[in-house]
Amino acid sequence: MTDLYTISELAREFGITTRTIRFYEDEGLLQPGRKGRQRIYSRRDYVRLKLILRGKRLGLSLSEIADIIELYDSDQGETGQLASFLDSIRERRGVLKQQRADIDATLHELQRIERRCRNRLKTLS
Amino acid sequence: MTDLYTISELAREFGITTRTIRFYEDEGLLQPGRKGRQRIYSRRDYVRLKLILRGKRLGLSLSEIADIIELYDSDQGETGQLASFLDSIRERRGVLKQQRADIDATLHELQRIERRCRNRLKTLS
DNA sequence: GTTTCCGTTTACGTAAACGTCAATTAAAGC
DNA sequence: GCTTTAATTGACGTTTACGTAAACGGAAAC
Repeated sequence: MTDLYTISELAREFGITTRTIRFYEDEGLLQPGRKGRQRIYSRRDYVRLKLILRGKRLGLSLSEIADIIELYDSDQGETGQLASFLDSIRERRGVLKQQRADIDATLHELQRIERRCRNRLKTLS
Repeated sequence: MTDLYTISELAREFGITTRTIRFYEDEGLLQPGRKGRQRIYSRRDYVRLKLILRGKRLGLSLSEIADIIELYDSDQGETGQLASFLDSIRERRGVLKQQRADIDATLHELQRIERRCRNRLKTLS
């Protein structure tokens, strides 16, 4: 209701275990508040968790994901590091484009294989 | 020259260690021939290795990569399994498309961040 | 008031994907 | 023939990303 989540709510929603969520906190990827000893997750944590899982689907390690999240966060611009900041964005972009090329290549090959398979099905029926 | 490679040639060419190549063999991903005790890699192994590394860039595990290579190889079509074969292709395609969507989302966000950064640079100069 | 859920902390376990020796063997250069 | 140099096998070590179990706390259900 008020954009606050319990750990098991998050776990259910994203299909992961509470252990995993706590582990991400240990690694510094999440910083939930506390009500006594109990963790309370905000909308910000929710969004971060979504970013984490997206990174995982792309095969990134948690520390790489941490780097990316830092990119998202360090929006304040410490004026000194802007150039290297742009560099790391450029680097990320390069990796992503390579990955997209790999995906496209694989998709094409799958299509080729599938065509051959369907042809065989036809000649059999 | 005759499309044959030694293990260190492959390692150099792909920028990996010989240990890694042997490990892939242990996992059944490569099946080099032998000249005495020495491994000899054919063009087929070369292509497989390229597929393996592409899979790694996409964040696949070695066993997933093994599955895909099997897709490529099982071209003979054992007529019985054609349906489940097409199923697994469909599944692969689903994962790949999700991945491409993730990539595109990330690329857009990086672009947004970069724009903000460049604007800041402008206002500073 | 006690069982039953969540949730927490601590700690050890584990699978994957290699790295890193160490001990041998084989081949090639001179 | 002797010495580098490349390759092999075997074994143990390491990192990442969690799983799993134990022991405890608090709150709610009955």
